[in-house]
Amino acid sequence: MGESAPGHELPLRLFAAFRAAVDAVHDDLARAGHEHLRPMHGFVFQAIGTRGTTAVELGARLGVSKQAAGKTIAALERQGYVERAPDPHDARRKAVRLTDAGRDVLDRSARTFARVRAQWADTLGPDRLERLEADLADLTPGEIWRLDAPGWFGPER
Amino acid sequence: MGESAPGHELPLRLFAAFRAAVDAVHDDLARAGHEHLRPMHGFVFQAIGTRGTTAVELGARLGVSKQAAGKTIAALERQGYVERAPDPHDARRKAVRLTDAGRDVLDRSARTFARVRAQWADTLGPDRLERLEADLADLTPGEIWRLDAPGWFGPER
DNA sequence: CCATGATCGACAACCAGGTTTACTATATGG
DNA sequence: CCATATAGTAAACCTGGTTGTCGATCATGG
Repeated sequence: MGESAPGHELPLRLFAAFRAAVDAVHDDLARAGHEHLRPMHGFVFQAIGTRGTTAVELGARLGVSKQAAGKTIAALERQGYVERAPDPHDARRKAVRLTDAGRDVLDRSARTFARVRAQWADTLGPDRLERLEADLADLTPGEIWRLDAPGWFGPER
Repeated sequence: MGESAPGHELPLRLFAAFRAAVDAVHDDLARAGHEHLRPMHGFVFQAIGTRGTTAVELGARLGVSKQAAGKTIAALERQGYVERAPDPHDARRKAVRLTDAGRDVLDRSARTFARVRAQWADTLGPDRLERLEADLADLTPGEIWRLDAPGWFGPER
């Protein structure tokens, strides 16, 4: 019964693994010319997605205010990752869509995540990796698609 | 071979589990009167530890500049979590140590992490949990004690 | 013994990314 | 037709990073 490791070892290992995958993605992105993207931007690009979004919707997905989402969109627009166009059906809305550069980020991220998963399958063997995924799913049921890490981590409140 | 889930599912599950543990800790901390602590502070308290530290050392552990560490220390001092005392052996240094309130945060965090681990052992069974820990250790060898999440997540360079 | 260089902590100016409050313009439903 | 709700923007502010600079203190080599 004696657990020699301190209690925060498991959370730290979870975070380390998450971080290793994200670092791999951003290493690849940096090599592909996307130098200035930070880990947090991964959540933003996922939240925008190939279908596009709006400032309010993005804010809700990221767990931040619509104003913060608007600032993020403006910054990504300056960097050429998204473009805004008026919504033909609602003059209040501005549709935010990924440019080719933005889609490149999303595509490369997906490929690198897949590559990392393949490496992990190589290390553990496919069975243990699938078991690990299933166990994680049991521990955090339903929480998969939450992208509100920016609001979660920041100072806010 | 066909993996239907998108590649970022596994990293997201890792992050979700990490986050569930940290949220449990901060829920308990909030109930114990430590209302305003953010997830990031967990790393700071761990980096200070029961043995204390200095601004330079804390900056190195957290992966931020010594100035940022100094600001963090000043903020925690205002909130009563740490106290500074001149180092008798080196008049340049100021020893930073946790107050009783700071030690309370550390103790409660450890207890809550242990409680979460026990809950997870209950969900998966002890064998699967230990296997999960071992697998995570295989995936991220040696990366356990890195506490530089603040610098990793933030905007910086 | 002291001059030089390294180190520690602080301050200032700045930046990124959050917040709240307030506002305009546009939809929408009674 | 008007009242209300919603989308986006702007301003002022906060936190927590950054770099550059600086005075004070230690450590070392001549």
